[in-house]
Amino acid sequence: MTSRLEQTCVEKGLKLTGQRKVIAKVLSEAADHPDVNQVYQRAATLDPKISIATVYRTVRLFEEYGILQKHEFAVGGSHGRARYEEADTDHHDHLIDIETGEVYEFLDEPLEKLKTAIAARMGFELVDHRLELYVRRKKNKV
Amino acid sequence: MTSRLEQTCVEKGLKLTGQRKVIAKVLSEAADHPDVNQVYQRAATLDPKISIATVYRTVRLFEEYGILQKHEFAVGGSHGRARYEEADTDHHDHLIDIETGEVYEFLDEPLEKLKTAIAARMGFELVDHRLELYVRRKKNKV
DNA sequence: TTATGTGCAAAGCGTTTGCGACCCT
DNA sequence: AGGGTCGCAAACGCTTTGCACATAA
Repeated sequence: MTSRLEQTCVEKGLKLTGQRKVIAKVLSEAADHPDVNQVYQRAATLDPKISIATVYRTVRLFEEYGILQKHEFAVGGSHGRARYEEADTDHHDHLIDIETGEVYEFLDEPLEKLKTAIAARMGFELVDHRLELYVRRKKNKV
Repeated sequence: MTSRLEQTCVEKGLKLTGQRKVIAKVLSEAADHPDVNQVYQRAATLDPKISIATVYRTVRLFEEYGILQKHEFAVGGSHGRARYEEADTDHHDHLIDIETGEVYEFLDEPLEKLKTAIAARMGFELVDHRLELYVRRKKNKV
């Protein structure tokens, strides 16, 4: 009934409007990393009167509350639409198949340690980081 | 006289207009990672009649020819303007001071190896990648 | 009830493009 | 001479916002 994200909203003390519930549901159920337009279209099947402005406002709100994570993957040299995913407790990086646009998640501990170490070595503390691997499926033979 | 980038343009067989020479010069001399507007303003001091449309067209052209590298750093959760730098022969990653917006370059071999290894492990070949560390200058004491 | 959220349409911002004039080779 | 390039302004795609109405708490 109440989606995982809706639950998070309650915990954070957000007012729960019908639209927000719908958007929370859509994103709770998303296995991919949908952009605003996709969220809008999926939400529209549950509430045909929802407006895209509300979707923009809501994902932004959720992001500010740390409920969602925003990504700006570069698909063809250019960033196109922002994409969203539930802000997971565990950090992970992204691997993007440039031919299909599919996004895979991965976590590599040595890599994480290295990032912090590099920042420290240069006299900084790591606040955030972004690692995206743009890849192509390996061919067996050429 | 002829800037480094202008030289590269000649080698790649690009037609060298006055505007392109100016933009090549500006970017050859840039120690930072200027955005289009900054390139435009610097170019305008050398050629007051240059238009921003030409700057857009030119950086795009240069990028397509592998002469420039485009970056879309996320400064405040959002990507704002694209920034450019000379496409260096040697690859490097970026470290962005979120308080000043300054960009530093670094290269870490173990990190590079790791990126390729991760992609391979997941059955892909690495085509491109992007690693950005968003950092804050370390305080000596709080 | 009342502060907050919504829908609509218009505006904003970075970037691209159609077009006629202009310039490099 | 002639095809590529330029400047201008209009158009574009994504995102935000002003305003009047609706709604959760």
